[in-house]
Amino acid sequence: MTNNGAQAVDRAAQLLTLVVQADEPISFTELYEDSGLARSTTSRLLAALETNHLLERDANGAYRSGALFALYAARHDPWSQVARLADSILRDIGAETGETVNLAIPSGDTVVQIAQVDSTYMLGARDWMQVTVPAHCSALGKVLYAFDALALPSGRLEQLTAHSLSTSDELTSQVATIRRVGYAVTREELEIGLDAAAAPVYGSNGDVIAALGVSGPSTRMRDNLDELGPLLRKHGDALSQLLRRRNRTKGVA
Amino acid sequence: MTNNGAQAVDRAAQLLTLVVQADEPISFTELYEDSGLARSTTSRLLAALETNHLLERDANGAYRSGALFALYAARHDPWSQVARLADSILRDIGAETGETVNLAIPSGDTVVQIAQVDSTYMLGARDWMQVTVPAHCSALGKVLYAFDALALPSGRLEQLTAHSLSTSDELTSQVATIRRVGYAVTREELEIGLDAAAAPVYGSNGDVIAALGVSGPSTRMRDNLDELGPLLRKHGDALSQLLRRRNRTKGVA
DNA sequence: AATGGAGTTCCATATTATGAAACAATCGGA
DNA sequence: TCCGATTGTTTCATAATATGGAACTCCATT
Repeated sequence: MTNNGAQAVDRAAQLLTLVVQADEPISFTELYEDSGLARSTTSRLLAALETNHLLERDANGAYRSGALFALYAARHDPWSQVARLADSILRDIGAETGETVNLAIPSGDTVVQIAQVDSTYMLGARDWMQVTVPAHCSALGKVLYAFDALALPSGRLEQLTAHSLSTSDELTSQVATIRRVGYAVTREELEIGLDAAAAPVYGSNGDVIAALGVSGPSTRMRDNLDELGPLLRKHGDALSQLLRRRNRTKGVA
Repeated sequence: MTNNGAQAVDRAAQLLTLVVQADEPISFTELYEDSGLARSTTSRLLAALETNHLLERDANGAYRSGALFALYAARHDPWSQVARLADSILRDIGAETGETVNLAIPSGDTVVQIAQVDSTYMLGARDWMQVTVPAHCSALGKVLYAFDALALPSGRLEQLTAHSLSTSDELTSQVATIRRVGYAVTREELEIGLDAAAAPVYGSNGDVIAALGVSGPSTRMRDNLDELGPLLRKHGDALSQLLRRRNRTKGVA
């Protein structure tokens, strides 16, 4: 075993990580069993984490994240933290596709971008960070409708181009396919010459909380949408995995 | 020096706490100097915290809170974390006064309770957690107006009792006093027989983000408002202190 | 009353964390 | 361009600590 002079810190951090990732109270015994450490070592390290406000115990003695985590969370918008966690994944997608990558969340009945990686091409999608668009015209929006993160609209829909969906029946029809294949696409529905694909991102309790998408000129995108969809689904799953609670009863797939 | 078998963990946690409390990038040298540890020890412990996703380094090598904090914050509402951090302070005020204690934040143009400790008396203020009241009728609301957390209303104001403020001029007049003394009071302005006091809570960047208040029957409260105000200001300062960024340039008063 | 489980404390000792010194890289001033 | 100072990293002898098995405490169940 190599010694980098921080074994105790590594072990304590391992226990801490189990608690933060579980995101619900976790017993001493569960931590002892999952960590593989001796009982006395586990007890001592947990006591140190508690003393330093990284963990605390509930009324039943189970452990949960401590005040230092609460302090950090009190000062930071959850969505910007999701964007931060997603950053390397967005960059990977950008590197793989060269196109503009976005992460978006539902807000009321619209879609809001919370992170973007710009295209490496000179002809690329604009900065959508401050732009609100009709959800049914975007791949990101279609995903959020399909996975119940946005309520489906009714009646006639605003058409931004001749290719836009025009009725809620058209949208409802696509929703079933999107749920089945696990991604959505738009072909010049938001703007002539602009195509996009998007896939869902699940939060810690299994609901879809965001959509991960790529957009770019139809001339480059059109023939690749059938590959982009699965790629985005894969990366959406990876981000979902980061956000998912991890403990024994639910497992890490 | 007593040995509880966790000195390395305590030291690592001390460094981690400096970074999380600073809430902006902090250099190796600053951490080394503030911690009192040897350079090599500081370097090794920071590397271990980085490896375990508790810290990360920015492009300039400065340290900031790591992905585990981002994960926690991504999953938790900031306001509920503020309430959690405030919990022991609310309980202290409840113990000292016996009255109902509330923590409230601005939401749009109203006041929303985010935490409450109930009165120990049988005659106590109701559970306000789900109730929206006109801000100008509550001590909490007056504090949020006075410290720019809520925009001052104009024109005539809704009067819930004969004692309620009826014009924005009346409110504006009180605002100057509230700013000067550091707390607000209401005397049967929300409901006949109900008095209250409140003081501001500052967030990490110096703005008022919440108000901390006590309410109860006028028969018990009326003669004590001049003591409750300063008490709430003191506890509001303590909570502000918990939330404030702490680093060298700003100091910890 | 006995037993088993959850969790804590003790302490001999094996192992690790420590910090001074050396080193490397960078920056600013002359 | 050179030099000194500063920032940060790595090495390694050794002092100090973290370890884990055993014993213990407390509690719930039979």
